[in-house]
Amino acid sequence: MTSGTSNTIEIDLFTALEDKGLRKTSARSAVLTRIESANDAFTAEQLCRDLPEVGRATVYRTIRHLVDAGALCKLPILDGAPMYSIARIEHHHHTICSKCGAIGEFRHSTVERVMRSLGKEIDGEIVGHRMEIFIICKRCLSGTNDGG
Amino acid sequence: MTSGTSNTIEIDLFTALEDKGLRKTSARSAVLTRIESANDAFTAEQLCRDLPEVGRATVYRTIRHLVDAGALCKLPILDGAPMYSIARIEHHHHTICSKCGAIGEFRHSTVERVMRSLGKEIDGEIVGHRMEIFIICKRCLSGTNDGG
DNA sequence: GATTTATTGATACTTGATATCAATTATGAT
DNA sequence: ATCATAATTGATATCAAGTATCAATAAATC
Repeated sequence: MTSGTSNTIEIDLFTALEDKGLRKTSARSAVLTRIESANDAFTAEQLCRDLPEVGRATVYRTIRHLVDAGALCKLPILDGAPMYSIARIEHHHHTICSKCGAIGEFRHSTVERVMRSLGKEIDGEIVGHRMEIFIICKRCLSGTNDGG
Repeated sequence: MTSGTSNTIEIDLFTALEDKGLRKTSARSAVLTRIESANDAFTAEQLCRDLPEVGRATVYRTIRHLVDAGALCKLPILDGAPMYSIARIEHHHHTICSKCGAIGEFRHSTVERVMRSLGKEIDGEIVGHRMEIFIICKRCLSGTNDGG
């Protein structure tokens, strides 16, 4: 089952669970492998659909563990279920296409600098931030994005 | 019923519905008046609780109309129901207390400047953005925030 | 291999939100 | 003001996302 080849991200995910003292089970392996293979952000329900052999509760639990461990980031979606993406080491932000909902990533050092200067203005202790850029993506702009 | 005094925001909300060709009913008036009196962001369920005389469906429908009309902005909350705040003319962002969930507002011109410079990096047309700062608010830091 | 303990997953439930539709109410015409 | 018409309401049912329960099962340790 895990006789696979790629071992860069998978180890991260497994390690994340190990570090929490969680057992390595086949159900969890299935979920992690599925997540690993994801190129884009995904919803919990998508995983459930793709992994009918794994119980819904387990899918949700595993996702929660990973978010908890910081291995996944949970992206709130305005109308609909949250999406998840693998947390890279570098802090980053997301672009969301207002037409098709496609999620992309970007990094921008100025954003981080702004955060630091905001500390003075804001009442309370800053523990994190999130920035989302709403766009119309290239595919939607060009009209190539029909049904997929 | 609308023999009130304040007419700055209320009119905006009513106008928003009028402009959509919607009738002025007492149920809607109750919802708008309640929203108008809100100093902070609120959830749909909060309105329902505060307005037991108005049906849940109507509360939700009215909120949807207002968001639709651009009079309210809908704020996705990571774990929980979205919150709504009256859309001011000025663009602003939100602080969210990670402990108690309290939502505040802030404005920062640098954020807007960053947005402009991001335009070059991002594939697609930017149509909007949202920034959220996660904080531990003063009340939670000081321990004053017990149960309220 | 037996024991202990975490994990699983079918099911029931919770919550936020929407669809249905008969009863009601606002608006426009008379 | 009254009537007719069409929008609105709200009790209820339903839906969707997600969580709690708990007996059965599978990992890890000995």
